[in-house]
Amino acid sequence: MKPTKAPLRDDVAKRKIYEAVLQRILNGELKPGVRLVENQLAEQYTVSRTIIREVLFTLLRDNLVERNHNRGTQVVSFTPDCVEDLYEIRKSLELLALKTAINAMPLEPLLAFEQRFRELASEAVQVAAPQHVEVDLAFHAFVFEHCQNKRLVAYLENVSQLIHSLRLLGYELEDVVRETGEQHLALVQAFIRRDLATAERLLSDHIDWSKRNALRMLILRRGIAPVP
Amino acid sequence: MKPTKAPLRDDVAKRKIYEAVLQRILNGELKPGVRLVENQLAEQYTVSRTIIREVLFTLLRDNLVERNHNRGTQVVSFTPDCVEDLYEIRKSLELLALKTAINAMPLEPLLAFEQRFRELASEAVQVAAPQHVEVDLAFHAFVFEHCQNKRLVAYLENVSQLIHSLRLLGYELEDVVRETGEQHLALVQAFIRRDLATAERLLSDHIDWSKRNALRMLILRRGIAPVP
DNA sequence: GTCCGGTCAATTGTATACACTTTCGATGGG
DNA sequence: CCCATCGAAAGTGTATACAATTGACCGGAC
Repeated sequence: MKPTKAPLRDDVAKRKIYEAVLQRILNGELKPGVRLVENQLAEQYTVSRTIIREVLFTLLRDNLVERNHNRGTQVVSFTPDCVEDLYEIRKSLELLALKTAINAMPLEPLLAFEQRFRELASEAVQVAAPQHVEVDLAFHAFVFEHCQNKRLVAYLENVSQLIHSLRLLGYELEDVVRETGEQHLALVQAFIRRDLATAERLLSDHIDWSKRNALRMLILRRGIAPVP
Repeated sequence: MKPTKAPLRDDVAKRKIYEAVLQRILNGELKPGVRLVENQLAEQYTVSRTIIREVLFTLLRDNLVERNHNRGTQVVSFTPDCVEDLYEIRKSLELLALKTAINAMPLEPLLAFEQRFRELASEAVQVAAPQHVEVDLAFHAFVFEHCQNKRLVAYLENVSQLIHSLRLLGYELEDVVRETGEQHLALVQAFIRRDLATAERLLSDHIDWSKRNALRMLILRRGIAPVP
C-alpha cells in the first residue's frame, strides 16, 4: 500500500508553472516581444525542458506567445489592426453572451456590483485604480459566465485575457477610469431591469469606447516592443 | 556551403502528421470518442513519441481532441447542447465577417459560385453529394477569408473544422442537399448585389437551418459514440 | 454470486542525451 | 574600412530510457 507518497508526478506542477508564466505576462513583467528561452525557464522552475516545452505549447494554444521553428518562443505583440480585430470579435461574442445572460444573471450579485460601482465613483481615482481593474474584469466575467454556453465562455476568456495582456486599458488616466465607471454603472442598471435592448446598446458602445482607448494607449507608448 | 543536404529535420514531418491525423478525424475514420494512443501513432508514422505528443497538443489547441491527465487523448464527442453552442458562435462570427466581406469580395468568384450553384441544382443529387460538400465549404471559406480580420478567420476556421468533424451536415438526405443549394444561391445573389441587410438575414437563417439539421442528424445516429 | 484487494500489462509523464540550426562575433582578405 | 567566411556558443528539435499511473484481470473471502 502507498503511504503518504508525496504526489511526485501530479501535473499540478505543470499547471502551476503555466499560471506563473501567465501572471508574468499579464502583469507586464514579460513584455510583448520578449523571448522565452526554454533552458532558462527550466532552470528557474527546476524542472526539465520537457515540462517547459509543454507549458509553452499551452501558452501557444491560448494565443499568448508565438513560436517559430528553430527560433523559439516570444510573447505576442500586436499592431493596431490586431487590437481593432480583437475588440470587434469581443464585441460580437459578448453581445451573444448577453442575449442569454440577461435573464440568467441572479439579482443579488447585480445589486452588489451596482453598489460597488457607486462606491468607486465617489472615491479618489488614483488610489483606487487596481480595484477598478479588478471589478472591471470581474464584472465582464460575471456576464459571460451566465450565458450557458461553455465554448463561448472559453473563447471570451481567451479574448479577454489577450486584451488584458496588452495592458492597454488605460487605467492610469483619470478620465478613462471615471468614464468606464459610469458606463459600467449604466450597464448594470440595465441588467437589473432586464432591459436587453438598452443593455446591448450600452455594451456595444462600451466596448467601442474601450477599443478607441486601447488604440490611443497603443499609439501613446511606442517603443516598448517592435512590431513584426 | 551546404550541398543538397536533404532537410533532415524540417518540422515539415510534424505538420504532415498533423494533417494526416486531422484528415482521419475529418473523414470519419477516427470517430468521436476514439482513443489516440501515442505509441501506436508513433509506430504508424515511424517517429518518436515526442513528435506524436506535440501533434496531439496541436490537435488539442484546435479543440479536436480531449486530453485527460494520465489517461490519454481521445477525439472529441459532442452533446446536442455543444452543437447548439457551436452553431450560435458560428452565426455571430460569420455575421461579423460578412459585414466587412460584403464589399470586399471580388465579383468574378461570386459569379462563378452562382454559376456553380445553378449547375449543381440541376444535377441528380445522389451522385453529386461530395461536390456539394466541397462547394459548401469553399463558399463559406470564401466569405470569411475576405473579412480582413486575421484572428476572426482563425476562429472561424476552427469552428468550421469542428462542425465539419462532427460529420453532421446531412448530405445523405436529398431534401437537405436541395434546400442548402437554394439557400446558397440566394445568398450569393445578395452578395453580388452587395445587399448587406438581405445577406445578413439569409445567412442567419441558413446557419439556423444547418443547426436544426445537425441536431436532427445527431439524434438520428445515436450509438456511434457514448457521450461523457 | 459479488465484492474486495493485489498484481501485471499497457500507457502516459518526465528527465536526459544528443543532433541539428541559428546567431553572433572574430578573423582575415579585399 | 568593409565585407565575407568560419566557428563556437546558445538554443531548439528529436529520440530514448525510465518512472509513475491506470485499468483490467484474477483469486479468495464472505
